[in-house]
Amino acid sequence: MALRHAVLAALLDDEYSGYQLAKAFDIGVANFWHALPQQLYAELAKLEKEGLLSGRQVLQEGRPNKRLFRVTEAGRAELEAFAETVAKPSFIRDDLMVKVQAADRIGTAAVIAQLEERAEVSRGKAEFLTELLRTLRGGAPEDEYLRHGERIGPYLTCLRGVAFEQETRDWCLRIAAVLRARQENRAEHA
Amino acid sequence: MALRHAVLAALLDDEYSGYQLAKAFDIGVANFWHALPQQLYAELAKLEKEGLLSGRQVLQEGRPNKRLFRVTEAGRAELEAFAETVAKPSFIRDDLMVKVQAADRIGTAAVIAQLEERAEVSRGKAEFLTELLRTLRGGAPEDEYLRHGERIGPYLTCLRGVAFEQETRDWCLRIAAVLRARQENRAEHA
DNA sequence: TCTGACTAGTCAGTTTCTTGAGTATGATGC
DNA sequence: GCATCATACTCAAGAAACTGACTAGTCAGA
Repeated sequence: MALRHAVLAALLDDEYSGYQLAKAFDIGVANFWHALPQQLYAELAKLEKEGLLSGRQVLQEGRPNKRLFRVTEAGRAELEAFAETVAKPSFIRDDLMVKVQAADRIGTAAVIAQLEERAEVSRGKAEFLTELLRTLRGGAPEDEYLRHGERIGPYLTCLRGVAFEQETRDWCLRIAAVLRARQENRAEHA
Repeated sequence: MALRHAVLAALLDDEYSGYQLAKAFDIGVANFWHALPQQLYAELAKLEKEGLLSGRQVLQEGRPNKRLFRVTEAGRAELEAFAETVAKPSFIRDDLMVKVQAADRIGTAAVIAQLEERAEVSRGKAEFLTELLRTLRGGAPEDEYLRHGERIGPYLTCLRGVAFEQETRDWCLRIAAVLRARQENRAEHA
């Protein structure tokens, strides 16, 4: 019972089809939730059945028809109630960190390569999100937007996303450098 | 097939019982993986059956007996192979971020309170992990330890943990302040 | 002496997530 | 003219994770 709230929160801004929602989950929502399209379609159906979302068919030409969903008043109330409950602590699951934990008990060459790849990916994401922030605040200076903007929720989560990606990048590069230096050091003494 | 590698990586340093492993998963390992004790017991049994871990019974007085597990050579090889595979991107799931995403469409008072609680929790974790880092490097200066320490894997993941918690704290406090200011602003104009 | 916390687990049931494939159409690129 | 990508979804099977309860002994404190 948790994806449901992420979906509701994502749909607060606009009507979306399942397909569009899946895109959103790859962009802004990815900063705090991860889900595959199949899950989203299933969740949308369930939420509609429970009356928290309402869907409407949109006929299209030149491409398949779609169903757009919007949050109902009951859905908004559900979110409201959710906001009052105690939040579970966030959790990370990261393969790469598992590999780093094992580093110096296993070969590090592959891990170094992956750290550097990940750093590059994070740099890209941070850049993209920074641009997204610019778009969201539409020219206004940030503090002005945060004080008076009408809809700042997505902006705030996006801020966190940027910080997270930048920090990921810094860490990856630093750890890669440390492991590389140790590798060279061992080579010299061998 | 993912928790298995986190368990193997955690057991590289020492023998642990299921119970002790569960503790470790609440401390250092929590920086990159989350699992409940029941999962860990089940995973340990499976890994032993597959020969990646070997367990031995330890009889105790004054408390229940326990089984200690250590990584076998096959287990180390499994980790080695895992390190060569491409890592999935990490993902976060955070209730609190869902609530922030919804902020300004729902009441913010409860969200502000939770942000401030979370900031406090993160401060505590960061402090604890910083202390853990000090212990791990045992008096040596950090760069010295990173160059020549025998076992730096856990230290490196812990570094990430500290950075993550500190950033979580900063973000929570900043967002709480932003939401609070908007609340007061609305009150004035009402 | 009773309560609760700590050690050390086990079991069953359910939900959630992932994997992988399949459907159908139109547009775009080589 | 053929392949691939984008839109828009669906279905089923299996793996993984979560919830909640339960056993059982020890120790500390009220």
